[in-house]
Amino acid sequence: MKTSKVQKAATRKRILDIASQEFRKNGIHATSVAEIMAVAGLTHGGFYRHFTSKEQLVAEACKVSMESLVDKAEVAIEGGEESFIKHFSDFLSLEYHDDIAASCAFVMMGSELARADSETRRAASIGLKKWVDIIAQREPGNESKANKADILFKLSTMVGAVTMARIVDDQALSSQILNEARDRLRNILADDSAKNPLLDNT
Amino acid sequence: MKTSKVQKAATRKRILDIASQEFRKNGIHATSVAEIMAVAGLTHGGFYRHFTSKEQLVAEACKVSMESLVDKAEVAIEGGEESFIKHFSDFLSLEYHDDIAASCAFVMMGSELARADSETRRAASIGLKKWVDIIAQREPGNESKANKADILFKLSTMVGAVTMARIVDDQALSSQILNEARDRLRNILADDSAKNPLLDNT
DNA sequence: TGTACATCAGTGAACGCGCGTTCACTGATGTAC
DNA sequence: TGTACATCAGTGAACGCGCGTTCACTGATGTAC
Repeated sequence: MKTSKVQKAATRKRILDIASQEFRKNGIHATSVAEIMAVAGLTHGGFYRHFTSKEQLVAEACKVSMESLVDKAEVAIEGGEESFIKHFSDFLSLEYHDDIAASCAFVMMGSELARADSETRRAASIGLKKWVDIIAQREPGNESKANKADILFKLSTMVGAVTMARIVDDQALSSQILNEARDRLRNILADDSAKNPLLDNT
Repeated sequence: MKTSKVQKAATRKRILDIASQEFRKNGIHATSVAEIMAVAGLTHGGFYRHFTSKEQLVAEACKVSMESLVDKAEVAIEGGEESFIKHFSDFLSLEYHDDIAASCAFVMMGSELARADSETRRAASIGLKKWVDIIAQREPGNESKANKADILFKLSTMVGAVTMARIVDDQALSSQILNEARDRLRNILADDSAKNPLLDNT
């Protein structure tokens, strides 16, 4: 039962998209090839017509996750000031957690990515750089080193806060972690806001 | 070949200490019971004389990791101002990475802890609260909510920065992430320093 | 204090299971004439 | 355009392997007399 080339490409993309979601949802180690194929409506044997190993799938799925993360930021930025602030504010909320923070590979697979093979970590590095660049491009012309460094700091804080909030088994503490991060990225760094309005209140 | 009660307690502690290290080093899923027992110089069969399941070991090892994290902070604080600053500065360095950041369960097992069972997450929550409290107690009398919230924010940033720095496959970017976090926790928040000198330069 | 017996920490083989991967097979698709 | 053959996407059984866990066994320890 051979399928057409178009079909094959579509199947490959489907496997990749599902893998990207499942790895983030349940973790890399805890997600099996068979599980991904089953969600894709296929049997596990066909997997190796598309990928040489699970390792390769992890690396490519990491790329997909990064692209989706950057795309969401880009869409939020294109939506204007309010949309941008809402996006990053939602990232740091329990309410929209599953929609936005769950799309972040750094949060959802953080400690597993640090131990992943070089291709996967390379994809993560490139993704992070793009994430920073997209946000820096928000103010055309201000792609200075200082501005990018500022964004890098803020993303570190966001990833850390959501990571900790997700670990903690105490909703009050979770909320406090997220609220502190959100408020401080808005207010304490307010003196930067003229040149760098990320997460700023204006 | 039964051993004495004292010996049994010592063996249990040894398994627990090794598990705490191995889980942080290689991840929870990637570390097997047999591996831990082998490092402890034992065969895997005896494991169940001490623990009812791997899950229970994970929870107890998480407690141990948290205690060691808090203890290290406490020792650093007892060493005075300079020692305290050095401790948290080293946490955010590549150089002393294996010594200090590797001891942090939030960094080393972050995404796995978020999916762990309730006992494990409970241990992590209690650990985080203790971590905050110990640092707050640095200035006797200033255990205000605001001060604790401030510390919570800084710890989130530190955990996020080290998590990201470890993922990234580009040493320049890793250094930049850590340096930004270190400098900003020192300088940008300097106006807080009178009431909260964590990571401050004075 | 000395003897007899029960306990149980640790061993190492074995259990069922799910993993990543391979493979013979199928039949629709693509290609050559 | 029609026919004959090669290709290969997807199937599902099977592979070896390591996992968490169980178990019969051992012999030193703890306990009862």
